[in-house]
Amino acid sequence: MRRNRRIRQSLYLDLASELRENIVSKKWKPGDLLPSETQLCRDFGVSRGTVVKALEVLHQEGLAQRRQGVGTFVSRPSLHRMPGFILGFSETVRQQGRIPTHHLVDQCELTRVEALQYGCDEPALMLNRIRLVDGVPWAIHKVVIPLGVATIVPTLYGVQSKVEDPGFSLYEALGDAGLTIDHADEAVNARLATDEEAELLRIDLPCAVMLVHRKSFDPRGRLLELIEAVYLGECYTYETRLIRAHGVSEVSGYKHIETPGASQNVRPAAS
Amino acid sequence: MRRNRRIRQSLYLDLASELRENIVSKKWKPGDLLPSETQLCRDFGVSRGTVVKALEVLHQEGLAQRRQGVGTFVSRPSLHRMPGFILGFSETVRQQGRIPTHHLVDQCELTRVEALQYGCDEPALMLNRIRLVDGVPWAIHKVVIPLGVATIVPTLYGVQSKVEDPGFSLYEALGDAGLTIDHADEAVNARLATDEEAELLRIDLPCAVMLVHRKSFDPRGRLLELIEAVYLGECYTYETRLIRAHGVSEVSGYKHIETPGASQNVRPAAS
DNA sequence: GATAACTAATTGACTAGTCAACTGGTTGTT
DNA sequence: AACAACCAGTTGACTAGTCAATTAGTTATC
Repeated sequence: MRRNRRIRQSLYLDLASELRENIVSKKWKPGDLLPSETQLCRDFGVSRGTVVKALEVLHQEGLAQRRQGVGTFVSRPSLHRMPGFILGFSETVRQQGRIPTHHLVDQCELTRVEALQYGCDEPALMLNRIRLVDGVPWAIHKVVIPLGVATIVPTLYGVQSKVEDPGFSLYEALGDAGLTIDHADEAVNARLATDEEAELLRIDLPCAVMLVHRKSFDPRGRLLELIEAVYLGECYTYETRLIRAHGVSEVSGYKHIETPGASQNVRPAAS
Repeated sequence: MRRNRRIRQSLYLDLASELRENIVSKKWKPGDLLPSETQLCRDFGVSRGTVVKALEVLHQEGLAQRRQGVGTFVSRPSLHRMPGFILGFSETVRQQGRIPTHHLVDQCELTRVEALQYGCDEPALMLNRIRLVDGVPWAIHKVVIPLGVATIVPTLYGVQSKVEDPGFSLYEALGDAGLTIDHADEAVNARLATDEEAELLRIDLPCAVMLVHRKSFDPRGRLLELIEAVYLGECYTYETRLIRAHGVSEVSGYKHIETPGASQNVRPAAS
């Protein structure tokens, strides 16, 4: 098999990319049957184990369905599924053909104790930014980055800092410094916007906002960044695919119900 | 290896369960190094490929971190992570030691055309329920179930219907009929509660609610159910773990930004 | 003391096979 | 026409091995 696409990658990822291309380019349409595993073995000159790994990648990406005794099918697309998903605000916006900018409201260093309030147990750098799409305020992002991380990202900390540059992208900066995000935990809920938020986002009250908390980790499980974001409720949709893990009913996402009482809107008991 | 736990399962799932138990029971603590693959081969009398599959299951569940050249570690827990996640409202609530009930507001059959409005292209059964936790209204659930699915679930459709029973659980009913959910797509956003919703949920306006849309599919990609849910914003937290898929920055969840204009709260342009 | 080279251990990737379970269609029988 | 048996093809699970890449620690060298 030709391995011209990536300079160096494993065979099964190469094969998965090859197959993925046929799916996203609509050469293979939803419902179509893919070549059988043994056929792919012959076509690409690899063993069956490698083919299976590639097909399992596609299955996990939601692009293919596997059925024992029958074959592997191209999945029907769902929602506004995008080919290749994204982590960051800038990338999300750019992908939709719009221009992400931001305005730095505040920047400071947190002591260990201050950072603990946000759930980070080291001294940290904090950025408070307003995110805009095509010039319109869209969200407020408070980012907390452990100093141990920030100091090894040249464009993030110190004299070379580019955080005030309107085109700055945090995930690009992290990626350029060799820091990759392995996984992230997010929690989302909704509440009314505060006066301060309404002013920053230039909206009229009352208005619903979405609160997104995120913690991102590297492959070793070290905290890379922590975000508290406030989005305009109706302009922002949070989409996820929950995938059943293995046989049992375990999925990659779940929900948590909190006790009421914090809200003045909730009546404490039924009448 | 003893295989007494499950009647019939694959070796690697058995092994994964065995290892998982050691993790969730805190016998192995976060940061601990698991036995090496070759050691597990000896301990359980299976080949290395099987051990690797089991460890990859744990990694995907977020319970273990793998590092080439070093070993496999127990992950540090994150957020309010629960041991074993859930799909349904009833299960979520019960898991937290509270009592889920519901009140059937409406029940009807939708024609194909009506169902299409919800994103289902067959005639369907629709249930409109208020969900309560310990007797307090918590959410409004509109469930749309294709008739082809509903008719093969005895407790869901026809004379044996148990949907009015306050202890009825939809996912239990589906599971009992042999219908398992393979994956689900969810979209979440926030808005202000309407007057009608405020009345049903017994809250004062203005109040923010979370809107959750879900489509659940079986392993063949057929639609099993479709939900439009309205939750009290501050009482409900939606949590997800985004996992980097394979080398590249692809994750199991993503976000979608919509064009504004629908909301009267958003000013169309910057001044 | 610092550095470089080496070593043992570990996971990552891959091969080439076996057998089992499942599916859809065909064939034969009643 | 209906039903059962069979069959070929597919994916699922598993084995037993190889070699590569990475890591942490040790040892030798300067």
